[in-house]
Amino acid sequence: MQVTIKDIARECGVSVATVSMALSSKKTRVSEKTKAKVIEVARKYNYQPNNAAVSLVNKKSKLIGIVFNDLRNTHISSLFMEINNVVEKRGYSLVCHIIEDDGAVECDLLRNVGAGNISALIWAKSLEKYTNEEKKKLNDAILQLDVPVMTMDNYGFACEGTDVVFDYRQGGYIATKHLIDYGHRRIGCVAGKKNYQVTQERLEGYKMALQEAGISYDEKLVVYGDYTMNSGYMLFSYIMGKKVTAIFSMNDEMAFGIYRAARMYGVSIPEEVSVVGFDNVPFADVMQVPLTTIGIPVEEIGKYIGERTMELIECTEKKGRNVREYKPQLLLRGSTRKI
Amino acid sequence: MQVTIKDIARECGVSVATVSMALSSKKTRVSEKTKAKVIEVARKYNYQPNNAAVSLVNKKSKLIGIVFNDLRNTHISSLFMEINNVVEKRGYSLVCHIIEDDGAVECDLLRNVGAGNISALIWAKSLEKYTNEEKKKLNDAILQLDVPVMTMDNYGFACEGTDVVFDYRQGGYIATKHLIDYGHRRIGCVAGKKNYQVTQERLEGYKMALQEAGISYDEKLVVYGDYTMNSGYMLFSYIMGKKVTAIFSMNDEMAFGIYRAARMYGVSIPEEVSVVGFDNVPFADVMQVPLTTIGIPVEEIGKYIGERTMELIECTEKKGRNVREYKPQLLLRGSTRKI
DNA sequence: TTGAAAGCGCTAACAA
DNA sequence: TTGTTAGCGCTTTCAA
Repeated sequence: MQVTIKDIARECGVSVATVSMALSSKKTRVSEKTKAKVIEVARKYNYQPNNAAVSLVNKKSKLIGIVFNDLRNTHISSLFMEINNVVEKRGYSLVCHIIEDDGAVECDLLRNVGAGNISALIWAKSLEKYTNEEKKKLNDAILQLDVPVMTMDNYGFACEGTDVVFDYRQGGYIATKHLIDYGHRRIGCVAGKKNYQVTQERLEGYKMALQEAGISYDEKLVVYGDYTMNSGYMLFSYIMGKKVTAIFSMNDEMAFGIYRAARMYGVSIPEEVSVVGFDNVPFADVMQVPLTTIGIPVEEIGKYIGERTMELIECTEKKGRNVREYKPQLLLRGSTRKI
Repeated sequence: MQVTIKDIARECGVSVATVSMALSSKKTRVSEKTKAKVIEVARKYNYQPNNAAVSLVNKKSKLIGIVFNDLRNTHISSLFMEINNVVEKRGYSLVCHIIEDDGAVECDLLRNVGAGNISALIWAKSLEKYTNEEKKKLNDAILQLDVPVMTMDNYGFACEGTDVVFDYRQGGYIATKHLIDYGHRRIGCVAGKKNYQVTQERLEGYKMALQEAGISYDEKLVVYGDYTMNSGYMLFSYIMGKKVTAIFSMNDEMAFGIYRAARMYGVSIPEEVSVVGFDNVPFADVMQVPLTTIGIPVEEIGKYIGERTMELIECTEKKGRNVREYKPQLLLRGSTRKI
């Protein structure tokens, strides 16, 4: 059985209120002597306040909820580590909720999250194309949580927090433009899940670059995967069948799948086909032919999310909702060539 | 403000006890009619029990602590996902604690974890070579938690739970033996952090295989990194300077760093040097020259940990401490060749 | 400077 | 079948 404030009070011959105050970091009206005694005894018994009791009375816990799709993607796990690093230093812990892609489940999840007595929520899950009704339900569920919410996309939540967005459109544009600059005209696009907002944005960038170069958009050259390596692997033969000379892969993982398939089919990169990825995961630079890709400043983003979350929790004055945008960067490596 | 049991009681014209019972899944002594009414009202207001209150009275929460070093390693994040998948289905959430390598911090962390009101702890952090005093301190801290603890190594904790171990020694042996079978005699070893138990075990396996083949052990051929890609990259030139014809890398990440360095120095794998990794992360199979490596059944392990944790939480009869061991497997791919 | 007491939301023993 | 009540461990008025 854990030692409680009561045990300490008894041993020190004071009341529980005094112990509570002595142990509190707030301005104390307790005499130095009593305080020292209390602290000593507390240490002796290795006293730890019971979090459930503390949060029951304070209506705040040291827990921050975080929701995401898949941690196996290095890109997400790096983000996670960065965020954790910031909040853990301040005594907070992340409570994980992993969610498959399905709007219905999200609200269930949120009931669960809401019951968890968290002080803030980090919604790092990809935004999907919701119907208006789904949107409303989700927003209601979020509002009922009554805590600040950080999102990794523009969810349009009406609560306090920040939409941390990345300019995926610009990323898609830069990637495609780079291929065009290298003389490619038939550029395949291995897209991610169709219903993700981030997929649509990258696609818009792709189209923009094409249009700007006077290349007509051909939807046959766009094929949808699910952002996993395996889907890149599976889609390779289709896209090559379309006689493309270059591929814009919407993330690095799928590009790796493409690499693997290319090896299998004896197609060499970049001689026979150029490939551009997206994310710049650490492995991108390991391959024999390092992957040209679009960089995302994950460390910076993670750090910001962590700090902003803490600010939202600890500052009393309300800050409303704001947006913070990050920009893409082309990382030129070996997987693309001029034709 | 969240709806409480009291609000529902008022609206239904019954007492809070009745509401509590009606909403509980246990055998209920509440009339069907009252129960239906209560459930209806609860749903109407989207009632969620306050976890802090529930765990304060039950002395149990729906939280499971998990401790690890680095999530960026695909190997760890896969494990994490598997565990989460099992426990989330049962209504539990994982609370993350990431810890750098430092015994001193571990106990601090544990105070924090202990305050967190968790129902079980999963200690997925690498075991280090502790002094006896450190060991005792850690064990005491763990015991004070008074919850079942799963570990990913043989920590020798005295509490209820399971040591889930992997036969790293055998893995190191198989990897090295494979290289020896291929005719290699000068086999370099790119090891992980020296103070990790798992490093020492792999090293023992390496030595065993060498000895069995009558090759004398040369400590100059062993060099220590930190299990990151970058350390593999940095150590490559040293190990090649020792005129080895093959390298046993203690994990895939470092092997990838070796790949990268090899490319830089114009050394070809496996023509000029054979490489064996360890872990079998998904990327191992993407490279132009796919990595021969040692497989670990991560999915199986993760699933077991999740299920065993739930069993420990939910079963009332005490089960003591047991050990579960998993075995390595050689995955022969393209990065090794006969000489 | 300290203590008594109320109360956070919930559960469970005991009474009715 | 239902209500009353005590209490989980803590914080915070209010009174001494």
